[in-house]
Amino acid sequence: MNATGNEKKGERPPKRIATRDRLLRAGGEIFARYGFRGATVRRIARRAHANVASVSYYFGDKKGLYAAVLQYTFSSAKEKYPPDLGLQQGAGGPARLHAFIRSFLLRILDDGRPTWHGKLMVQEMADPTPALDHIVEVAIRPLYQQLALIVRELAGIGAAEQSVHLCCLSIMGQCVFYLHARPVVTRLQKREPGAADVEQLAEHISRFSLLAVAGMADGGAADAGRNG
Amino acid sequence: MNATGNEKKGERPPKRIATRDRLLRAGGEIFARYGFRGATVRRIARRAHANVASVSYYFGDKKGLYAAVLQYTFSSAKEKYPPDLGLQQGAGGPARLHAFIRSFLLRILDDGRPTWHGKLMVQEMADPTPALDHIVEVAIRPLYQQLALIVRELAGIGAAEQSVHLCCLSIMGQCVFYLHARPVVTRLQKREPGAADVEQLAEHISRFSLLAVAGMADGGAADAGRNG
DNA sequence: GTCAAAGTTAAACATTTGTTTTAAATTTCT
DNA sequence: AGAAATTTAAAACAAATGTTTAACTTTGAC
Repeated sequence: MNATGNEKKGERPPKRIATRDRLLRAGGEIFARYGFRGATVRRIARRAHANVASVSYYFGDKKGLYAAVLQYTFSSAKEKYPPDLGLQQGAGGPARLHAFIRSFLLRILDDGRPTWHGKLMVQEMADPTPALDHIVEVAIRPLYQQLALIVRELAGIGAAEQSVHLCCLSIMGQCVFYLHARPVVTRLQKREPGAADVEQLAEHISRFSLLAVAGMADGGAADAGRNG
Repeated sequence: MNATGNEKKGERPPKRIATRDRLLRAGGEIFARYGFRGATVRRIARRAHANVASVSYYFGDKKGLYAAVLQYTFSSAKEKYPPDLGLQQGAGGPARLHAFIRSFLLRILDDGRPTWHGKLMVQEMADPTPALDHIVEVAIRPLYQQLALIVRELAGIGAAEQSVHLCCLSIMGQCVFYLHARPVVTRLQKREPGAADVEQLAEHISRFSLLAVAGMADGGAADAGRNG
């Protein structure tokens, strides 16, 4: 009998669900690094010091494990990265934009703490699984709307929705690029962009984006802002 | 005997290299869509109306076919997308930035003409093969340096190299995002971003980036440009 | 201590995929 | 036309991978 189905209640408080837990953690690590297709159940099992069959035993199949990993990282991320991104609510638009970008970058670039959640999101962007629809709704769209709120404030009341939308994508695009195209960035600047660069990167992207959004608010034409 | 080695010269003008050609074209299509790992030789052979073994016969193995496809698309792209991006050399910075971005987007987003080259580049960014080093040097870095030239002009003479570098990555990141994260973008805006949107997109990204770069030239601080 | 359920393990199975083999078909050249 | 080289096709092979099976061990209650 399978352990995935809970018979009646928690009538049997399992003392050693250690294996299931190790599989979840190993799955998070491997899926985040190689994506759903690139990850193999054997590798995950090995990393978890478990047998291959345990994946099937606890989660039905690879897809089941993946779904469980997603859910697991969702709840972890929600408590680790609170919605307010750890900054006072009363802060101004520029500060909130910077905090958003910095938090976003930390989630996907930081090597230290488990950043599986952010990396899994980016993996789904690049090579979607059937889980993408759900992921967009519960994880990506909320993030996007939070960003849209900030941008809308920065762009002023008269900003067109379409313009706000495109600005949000521009900002997310800049952030995601450093994870997505890391091999290329490394070669272009002949230096591995480490976690130490995140602060500088966040600084640049917020400044870059702030100038752009603010400029649009001023009704920036194609040649606006030039006074050389 | 294999057909990959050219015996002495072009002494035997082959009348029917049709199969080899079809394999190259099918390979470009499939590799561009699924990446090196995701593409299967069987699928490529089927698309080319050829036998599976023909891949091995003409190119040695899958890696050989991939290398040939890269070289093939390089030369195609070079004549199809001239280095000056089809705009008069005397044009100003803003116009050249717009032309660069528009051309870049067309290369990776246009569905019509074969855009394998651009898509292959992005695939290599996301999931590199041993060919990446070569690709960066012959295809990506020249593009990057061309962009850097434009940005340097827009940012003015006093711009720090590091700042120019980060701006270039910001611009490339915005462009690549639409191919890389297309599934997410589609869901966020609930509409498939088609080739028709490229013009609008190019317009947005150039304006966004121009404002940002120009703002930096003015010594834009974190809260520069706001006068609401 | 016994026993059934839960958990674990090694092995087998089925499928996919890259590659090779072998022979047949086709083309090329004399 | 006929021999030699080239090209194509079907099948076999080997390795990787998701999944299942069946035996074995541990756990916890009686």
